[in-house]
Amino acid sequence: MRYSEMFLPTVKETPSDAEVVSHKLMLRAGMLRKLAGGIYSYLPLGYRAIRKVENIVREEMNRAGAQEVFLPAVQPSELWKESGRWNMYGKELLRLRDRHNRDYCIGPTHEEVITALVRDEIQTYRQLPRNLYQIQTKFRDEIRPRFGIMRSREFGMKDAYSFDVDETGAEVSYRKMFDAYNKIFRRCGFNFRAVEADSGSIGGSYSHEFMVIAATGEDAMVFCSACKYAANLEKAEIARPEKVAVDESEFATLEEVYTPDVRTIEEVCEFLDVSPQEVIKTLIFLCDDKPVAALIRGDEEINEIKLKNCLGCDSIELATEDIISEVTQSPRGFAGPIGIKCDVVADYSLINMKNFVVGGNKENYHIKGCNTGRDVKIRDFADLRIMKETDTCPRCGGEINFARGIEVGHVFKLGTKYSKAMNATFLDKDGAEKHMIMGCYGIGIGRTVAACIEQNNDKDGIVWPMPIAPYHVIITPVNINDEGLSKTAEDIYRKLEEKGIEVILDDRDERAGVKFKDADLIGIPLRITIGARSLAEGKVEIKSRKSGEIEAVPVEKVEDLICQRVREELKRHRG
RNA sequence: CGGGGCGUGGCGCAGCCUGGUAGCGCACCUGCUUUGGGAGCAGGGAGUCGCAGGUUCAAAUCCUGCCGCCCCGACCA
Repeated sequence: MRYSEMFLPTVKETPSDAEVVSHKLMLRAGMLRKLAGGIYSYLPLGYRAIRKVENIVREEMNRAGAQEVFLPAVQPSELWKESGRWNMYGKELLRLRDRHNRDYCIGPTHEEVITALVRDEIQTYRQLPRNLYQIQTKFRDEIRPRFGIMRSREFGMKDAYSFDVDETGAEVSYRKMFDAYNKIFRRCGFNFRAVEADSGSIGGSYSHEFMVIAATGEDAMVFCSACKYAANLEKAEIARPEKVAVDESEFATLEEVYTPDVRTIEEVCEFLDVSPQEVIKTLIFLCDDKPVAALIRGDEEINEIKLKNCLGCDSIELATEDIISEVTQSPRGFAGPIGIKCDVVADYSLINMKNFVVGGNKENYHIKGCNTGRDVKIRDFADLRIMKETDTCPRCGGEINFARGIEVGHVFKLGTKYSKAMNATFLDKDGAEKHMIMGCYGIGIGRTVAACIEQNNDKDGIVWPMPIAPYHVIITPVNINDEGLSKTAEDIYRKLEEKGIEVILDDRDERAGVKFKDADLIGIPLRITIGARSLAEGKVEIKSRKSGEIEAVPVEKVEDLICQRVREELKRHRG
């Protein structure tokens, strides 16, 4: 493509509403423009990068035996009522009404549609397993879209769904997708990790997230330095500590202490001269509208996802002031487990604690000398806290590392959640009607491109890895008005295009500096610079965007060298 | 939804406090010079100052309401 004819509006100044580097660079490099909050237009350069990722995804999905379909974006509410998600999904689901007053939504995901399709078309085990996928625009009405296309409302996603006759088959399907995802993200050139994850509102039993390592990532994750354990922080398990035998004679007598206006753990510690490890925090949560008290050691934090899973509820939130006073008979700040009017669950951190301090359920009072077996009735002990740097690997006891990441892919085992709700059955070998076992597998396409930029940039702009680069090569004649330079440039351009190399010819009548800056900003991996000095010796220069290395090569060899370099790079990423 | 900030040519911003000719840089157009890391000079085009009310002789500026955007939080595959 000739630069002079391209729709490629690069800008020098960073638009003021961009926060993260990928967003800034996509705007500056003329890839992306915002239409409304969380809704973006892709310009040609951005869309080419998107298509590169899509095609890598497509190739690996096909290779893994999945077949591409294309499902509707607008979906009737009936399907969502069948699965139960019309009510469960909440405000993130963009709902609309047609002229006949029928309810629809714009698909935030496609479990309902695909399950409806498959249940009508598949009757026997002979037609299974199947894995169907699509690459399509989703809409999720995020409360707060941010970071450009990293978290937008409208976004492109590859979503795949597998259907199997039994658990063993579903395990194979899951494994195939897991392997395909590893290949996809390797080809994208990522430094990434697959981590164990919570399955969230999609539901199901088991899942992994694919995280691109980046300091700006929205997710925190942990991984073991010794074994293969890796998990999203919200999923990271903490092993149950050994219970040490207790000698009840060491139990102190309960003592109510007057603690005026002392509410937080810090205030309690200071007032009573104890450490946070000797104090219990009592947090009141509302779980599906039912109050529950969660106990945890004073220096630890509750992991709400773990609590939610432990209680098996759909929603969880910290209780409001009036709920607190209802169950504790006291204002906020003095909640304690003794005599509280709701269920009590406790984190493992309480297992070996004795003679601890708790709230008194009475304004301005705390209680010292509390012990679980004797004073408090606990429904369950469970792993409820957020992992810390001082924790060890739940599998091998090894040292745990923390990192941040961008979730670019997620694989789930869904089990029969949707096939049961929507009655997707098949007739098995033994003549019995059974529910299909499902899995679902997503990749955020736009987010993958953004993550790629997060990991590959420098002060001058984007540094594309070859497989995602919108173009492989840019040819920069230093002065387009010099006939010798422009003729050589045109010649090389034509030859490279013939060989299937994706190339930009910067034929603009601009100064060299402008062209160099733009070439760096848009991050094309290889640049061929054609200048008078080297051309006098029959040479042109090949510059690597990544290393900055410049190599002077004879004009007649440049074509072969470029083809070789491009192929090598693509092959290297394929692994 | 709570807290904070912002809306002025395409982009980045000043002007607002203290009401009175809309301004700067970049980008754009024309011409000349220049041509290996975002050139120089000269000339030029482009703005309902987010929207709607109100106060005033007079509103970008003061007041009220609304809308949009960004950040933090709650929330969330």
